[in-house]
Amino acid sequence: MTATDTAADRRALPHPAREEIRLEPVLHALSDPMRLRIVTDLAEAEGELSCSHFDLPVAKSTSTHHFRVLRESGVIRQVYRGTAKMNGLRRDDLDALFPGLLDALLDAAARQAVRLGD
Amino acid sequence: MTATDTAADRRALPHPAREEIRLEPVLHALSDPMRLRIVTDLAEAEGELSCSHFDLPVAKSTSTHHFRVLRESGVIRQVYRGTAKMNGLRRDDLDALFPGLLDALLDAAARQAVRLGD
DNA sequence: CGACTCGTACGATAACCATCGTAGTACGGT
DNA sequence: ACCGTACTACGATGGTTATCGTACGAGTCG
Repeated sequence: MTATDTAADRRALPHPAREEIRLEPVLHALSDPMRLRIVTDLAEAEGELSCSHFDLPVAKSTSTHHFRVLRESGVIRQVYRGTAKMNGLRRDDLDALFPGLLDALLDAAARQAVRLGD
Repeated sequence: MTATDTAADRRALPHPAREEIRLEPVLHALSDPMRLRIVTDLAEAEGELSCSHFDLPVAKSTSTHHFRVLRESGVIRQVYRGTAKMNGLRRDDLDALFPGLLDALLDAAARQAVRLGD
């Protein structure tokens, strides 16, 4: 370890590189209501949110699972900051790979929420 | 049955109405490589294609299963025409519900195919 | 009618997945 | 050193799914 290493670096989480992101896993990740909600919240926040910010109606261990699916598919980026784990949308990578897709998906999710009266 | 009934009418298949189509099942349907391929082929054809037109590397019964998932999620419309079953993208319905989504998805699939050298 | 093509239905199977509870680790503050 | 918070790892479980093979039904053409 070098002098620039931080505690957070040593706990780094595996992410797919931009060019490793594939469409099918991304769609699969977003096809779960819980995960789609995480992503829409994240898009609305326009920044990083801690896992505990989300009040999901599932057990904590299930929540961990959903965040991992999103990370491993390349939809979000996760970093440790102290005890918190921060989550951010990989907007730049997704927009570069699939232009317009993320916006269309977020718009679709928002329209559906309106349609269903939420 | 009335005088306007045809043989095809009597073998009608259940489809979700436009307003019953939900985003999550659509994304789930498209998250399978086999089904995504069916949809991109269908979009390229700009019309209806019979099931047998697709030369999928799976058993016939598996193929039937994938077409049903696409139909029940609202992505495609299926009608019988004689012995053949024709498949068409529900472009109008999807565009009305989720503007830009289908195009973004098809573009994403095409870009990924190029990226992977297919 | 008989043969053929196209697609379905059904049962089986193996893999996957969402969920949980429990036990544990890492960090920050007292 | 100790406690509390935040999150994870693991094992279990029940539900869903992708796949197959075989047997069948519906339509077309000879």
